[in-house]
Amino acid sequence: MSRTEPRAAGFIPVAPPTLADVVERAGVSRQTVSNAVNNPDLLRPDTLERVREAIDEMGYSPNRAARNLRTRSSQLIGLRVLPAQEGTANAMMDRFVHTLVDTSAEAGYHVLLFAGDNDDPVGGYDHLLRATAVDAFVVTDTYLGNPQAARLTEQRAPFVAFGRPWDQPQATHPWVDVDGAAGTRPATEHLIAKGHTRIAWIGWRKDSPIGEDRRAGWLSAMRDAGHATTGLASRVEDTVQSGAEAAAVLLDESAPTAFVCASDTLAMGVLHTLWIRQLAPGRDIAVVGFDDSQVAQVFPVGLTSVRQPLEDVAVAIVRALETLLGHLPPPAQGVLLTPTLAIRGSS
Amino acid sequence: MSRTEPRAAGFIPVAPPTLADVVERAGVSRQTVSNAVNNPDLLRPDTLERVREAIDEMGYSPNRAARNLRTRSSQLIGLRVLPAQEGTANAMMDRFVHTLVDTSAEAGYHVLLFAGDNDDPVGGYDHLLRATAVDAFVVTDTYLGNPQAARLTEQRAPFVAFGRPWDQPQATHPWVDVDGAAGTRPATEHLIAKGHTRIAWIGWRKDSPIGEDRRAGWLSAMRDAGHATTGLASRVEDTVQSGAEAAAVLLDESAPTAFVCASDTLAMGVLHTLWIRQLAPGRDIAVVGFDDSQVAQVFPVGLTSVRQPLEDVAVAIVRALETLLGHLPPPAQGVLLTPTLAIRGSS
DNA sequence: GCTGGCTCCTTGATCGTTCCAATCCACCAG
DNA sequence: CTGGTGGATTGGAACGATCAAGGAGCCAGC
Repeated sequence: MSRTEPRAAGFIPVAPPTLADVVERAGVSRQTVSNAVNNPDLLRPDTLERVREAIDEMGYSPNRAARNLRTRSSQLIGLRVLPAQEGTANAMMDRFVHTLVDTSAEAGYHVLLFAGDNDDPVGGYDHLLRATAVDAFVVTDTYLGNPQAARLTEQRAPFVAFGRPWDQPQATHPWVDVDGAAGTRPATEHLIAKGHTRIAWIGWRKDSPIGEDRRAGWLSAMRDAGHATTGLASRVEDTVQSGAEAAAVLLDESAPTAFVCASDTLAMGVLHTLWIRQLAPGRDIAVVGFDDSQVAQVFPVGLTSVRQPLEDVAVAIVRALETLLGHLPPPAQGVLLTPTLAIRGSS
Repeated sequence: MSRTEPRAAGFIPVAPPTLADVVERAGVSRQTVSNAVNNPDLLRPDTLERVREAIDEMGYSPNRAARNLRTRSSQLIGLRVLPAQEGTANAMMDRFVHTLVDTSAEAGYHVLLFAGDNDDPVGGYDHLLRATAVDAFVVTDTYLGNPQAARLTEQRAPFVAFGRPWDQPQATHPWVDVDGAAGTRPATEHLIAKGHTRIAWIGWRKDSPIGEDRRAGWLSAMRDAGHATTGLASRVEDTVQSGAEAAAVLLDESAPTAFVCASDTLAMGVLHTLWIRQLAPGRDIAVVGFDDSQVAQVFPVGLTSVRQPLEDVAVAIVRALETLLGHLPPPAQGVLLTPTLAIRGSS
């Protein structure tokens, strides 16, 4: 009832010109106007010119709903957003989303955000899919145990994951990921080159494959350099508090001169402990974080951090989506990108 | 050509059930199924039950494109995203977007992101509008001088602005904003209560109405307390570097014991200068930022910061959109919300 | 018994576009 | 002059839903 009464709301919607309007103005048929927009090659140059003029003069854009209905595609990519985390430094989704939007736009897609919560990982996907409201999904939260990937595969829904299917080696869906070990290894080597030998690791719980991946880079760099690692590794929750406590314990028991952390959040914890103990980051103790968050960038002396190539990730994801949706030849199954190291005052 | 060849891509899309399928199964007419979804009150309870069963069994969701075409509405809200800013602490859009997505979902809308750049402030809006790809816009970057608002009003496009129309007092569009002065005033009073009398202000250039608004809160609190302000205010660019330089100058020339800043980015600059001068934030010098960014939250001792009620802003915006789109009675023209103060170690 | 009004459900028309197959036209070889 | 050819253009049909009317069926009332 009330849904159909926009006039009551005080603003009068202006109906945009339709294809029929252009038809009348240009003096050609529907299909010709349609072709002028979608297959210009089919028209004779002078006809094309005439139609295009009419289109420009009237400011015509094809009605999305009508086009979507006919072509059975929405030119939309679904992205589920999780509740914002407070008290952490993980604002990297921001950077990712920006590039994703830009790149998708170039490929003719828009990004549709939908709500999701941790309790119901597959919620939202089904509905959008059955309503053909989106053409494909970008799945970003695969680290949670990843029921979405299996579910979406089962439903034959096109999607690309940001993150490897760690616990499902048989998975066949396309994915893009960042090589964590290839980030922490140069970070550790960077510290070794600065003369450090006792370099500690603060990472995540053992059941986090991403955490173990990042840890592996530290471990291999240390081993290759012939430095001991016993008593220098700690695995905790991803909070500032945990990082601070882990750093305190490590400093007391193993006297490291440098820390490599699985996240900027943990690194901030280390910096907190250094602050309390009157130790200067960069001079007394070196610290390296992971994610190159805004926190790392604006921290007084600057926090050296492993920077994920999120822009490249977004581009790779859109490429994969395009192949998946049939615009381009064969899809690559997995893409693994290498992070870089942003060196700042803390190391 | 290639657009219509999804089979070539290796995945076979499964066509979701349509209304016609449900019709067949439930043994009722199209309109009855439609009513079961949109106007359940019109059906007799037993009929409704039967139709609903069929819908559930088949997993039917109305095709979005078809519905959009017929109802001339997309149930989408457009939000333009700007290129991510590096080196600042302003990741507050994250929090805002999350709540916006959640609240919109409750109102039956999804959020569509589209790309935009600073050079072409109205780009993207026109196209989406004419294609009826979105029902309304949320305009967030009104501080840039705000040509969008005027343009959208002119085009009779429904939209709600996050931010007052500072430079267009005659504007009639609905908006939601946060009272900057009502944030910096208690922040300053908080410092005064702690015994500070020489409290400096570091804000933005004079041509930024938002900056002047926030400055006004500091100024009024200082005046009401009878404290001098001459030589205690500085106006600079919104970068860490500028904040650091301004703090250095102020410390040398006016010896303030506390700083109130127009942003967390500037506050981080102050902290940088304190670091260099071996001054302890919170003990030697108090610092208050603005935005309650993740940076403020994870900074070692914690940065006291004015927190914008972004969740409330998002909710208010969705409310305004609903009234605008005719679901509810008369729209409120402007809504002004009051920020809170997140007190941490730096003050 | 017929009418009027109510509830509940059904049928034709429509939204604006693209797909499909047919038609038109100019040109050329036989 | 006829028939074939291929490029350019056209009209009918369809995508899947909602809108706007148009029937059944039932009960009360004169």
